[in-house]
Amino acid sequence: MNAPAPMIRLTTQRQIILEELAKVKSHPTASELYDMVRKRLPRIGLGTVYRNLELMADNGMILKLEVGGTQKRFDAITDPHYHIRCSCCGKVDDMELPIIDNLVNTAAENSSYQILGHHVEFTGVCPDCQQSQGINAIQ
Amino acid sequence: MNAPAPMIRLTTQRQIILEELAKVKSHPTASELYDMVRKRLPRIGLGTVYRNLELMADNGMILKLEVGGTQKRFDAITDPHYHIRCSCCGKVDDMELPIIDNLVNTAAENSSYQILGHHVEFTGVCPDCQQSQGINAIQ
DNA sequence: ATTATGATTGAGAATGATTATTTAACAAAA
DNA sequence: TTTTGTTAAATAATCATTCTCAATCATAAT
Repeated sequence: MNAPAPMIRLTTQRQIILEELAKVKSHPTASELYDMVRKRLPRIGLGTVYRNLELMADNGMILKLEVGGTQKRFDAITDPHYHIRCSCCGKVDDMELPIIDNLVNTAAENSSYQILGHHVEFTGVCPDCQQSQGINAIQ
Repeated sequence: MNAPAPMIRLTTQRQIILEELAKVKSHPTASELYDMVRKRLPRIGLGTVYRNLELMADNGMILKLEVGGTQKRFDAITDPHYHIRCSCCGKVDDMELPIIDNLVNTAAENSSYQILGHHVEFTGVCPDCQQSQGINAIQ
């Protein structure tokens, strides 16, 4: 789990997974990605997508987001940034907020843990859901 | 999912789940709690534990932590506070850091979401794992 | 007290996400 | 070209969680 991550070869499958992930601004789940990739590689297996997402995340080529909700999500943009998750539909978007480096320092001073990183996740209602809620909320 | 949460009756099962959760400073998973509760109520079902944790979280009686890792964790302390998760053993501890109220304001200004809250999760290596890693790391 | 009504339970089946296993195809090295 | 190791696909297995349902319990009305 803590090995320095071995270099991996960029096979057709890996390249296409990477391309499809980079293509979208959303943060697809493994099975969403599976559906996207299958349009170009109809015979690819779901297991292959999982395995390679995991591998590429270990290599720092992509980001694995362990955000709330049941499924993990992936991100081709590896610069650290915060996320917001719609508590209504589960969608995850990037948050346009600078990373607070100071948080890690403050944390290190207040904890006996060896701090490795941090992650901020906002919850809220996305514009789409605000609209449909407005309709339903008349009661 | 967004209803104002109906009042619930405090059954024996619910009370004992609540008591066992309040008893520990850790943030047990549903099945850890199941094991704890079963010592006092040997015939309780795992489904009952899941069902009632969910209900009590909806009622704000407890906190459901959607932190990283595969399992959800629960917390009897409902004041908002931050957490740190050991990336080695998965343990979750409280973080002795004041909540940054300002974050929500800043977020609201920079997003089209209607912000409901936020949650900060640090990752790091806990003291226990630092020790055992020290041993393993000689290579 | 008796009965009706709905809430809650325990047991286990079902589901959904993920990981592991097996066998086959493939690529690089010898 | 045989050998060796890497990667893939298919599928089985696992894990956490949710669902279903008959049985039980609590409460209020008779």
